[in-house]
Amino acid sequence: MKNNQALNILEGFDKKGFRDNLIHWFQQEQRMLPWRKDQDPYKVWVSEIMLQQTKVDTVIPYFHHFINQFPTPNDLAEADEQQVLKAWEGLGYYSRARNLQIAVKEVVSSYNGKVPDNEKELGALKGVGPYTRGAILSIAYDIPSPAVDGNVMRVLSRILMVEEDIAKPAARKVFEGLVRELISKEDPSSFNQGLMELGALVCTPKSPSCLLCPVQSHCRAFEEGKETLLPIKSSKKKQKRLPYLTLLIRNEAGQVLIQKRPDQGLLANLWEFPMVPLQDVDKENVQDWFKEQYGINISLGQSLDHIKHTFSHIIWDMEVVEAVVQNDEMNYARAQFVHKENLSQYPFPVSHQKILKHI
DNA sequence: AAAACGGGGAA
DNA sequence: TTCCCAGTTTT
Repeated sequence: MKNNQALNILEGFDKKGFRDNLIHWFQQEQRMLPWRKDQDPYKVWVSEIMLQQTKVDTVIPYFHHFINQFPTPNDLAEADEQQVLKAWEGLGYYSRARNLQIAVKEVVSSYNGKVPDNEKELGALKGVGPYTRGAILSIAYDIPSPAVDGNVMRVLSRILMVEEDIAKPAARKVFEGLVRELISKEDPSSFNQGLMELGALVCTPKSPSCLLCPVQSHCRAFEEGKETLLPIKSSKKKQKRLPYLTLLIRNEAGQVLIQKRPDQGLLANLWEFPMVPLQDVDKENVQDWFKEQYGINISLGQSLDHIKHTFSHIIWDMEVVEAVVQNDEMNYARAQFVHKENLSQYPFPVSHQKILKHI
């Protein structure tokens, strides 16, 4: 069964010339990154998960620390989930960390600790989708397999003048078909990484450096001066923000009240300071609402406005208020009082880490 | 097919 | 302050 759409797009395209230029450029110009020091499939895996939706510069320190703390699949499989989340603290998209540990446990129990080297087993692991599967197969095992991320879609949409809307889920399949036809069988690792590296260093979203591009002579968009018009991408709607009152509650012993978030959804299993949804609760009724929910009486104190304006791009608009406990017969299982010296053991989202600094 | 899922950095 | 970025899971 042939891929007719890919063959149609690639008609008249110098595949070998493009491939050779790209691979040669990558081998000359690639950045030396911590996960490029060897081909350890586990390290490739960890790096690819961290790099999802996350910039290289952000990932580097996390990668060092994570591999240092969990050097092998066995170490990660045996770790406490809270410990793994703590190592992921600040990186965002925390289900990546939880799914990675679930998948690594599967690798240890079903595959004797060896990361699978085939599409079927690899793709069945939690958190390993089509992109990560292809990245691991090609980079760790030198197996020709498409690894289509946003960089690849941008680069190929320009080179080949593909006008698919890359915001649509269906677009990825088109680019995978193209990569299957283009990919080097001799060095699929350098081909896939070269495509992504080109997108990161040269063929950037806003103002691509076409004059420095190693495959400029193969680029249909450059030829027509349309490189900045591609890729086509429909805009998504922005998430709405909700107002919350965040409570910094202390008891007589000077301990602070924190709670573990639910094990599903936003920031699952991370910790936070109790928050009152001001959309549902009037500010005058905060004490009553809190008594209802938590079983303890509090009295509100100073409002910490200097913390409030340090947040800018989080899901909720937070206003922080200090409070003290008047009696503590708590009936809220996920919350507990903790000495401030021990707060650093718990994984917090970045927004709440900022509050932590002011305690 | 579309929405949920964080946070950093550019505009 | 808002907008952009872009893999996998869930709905």
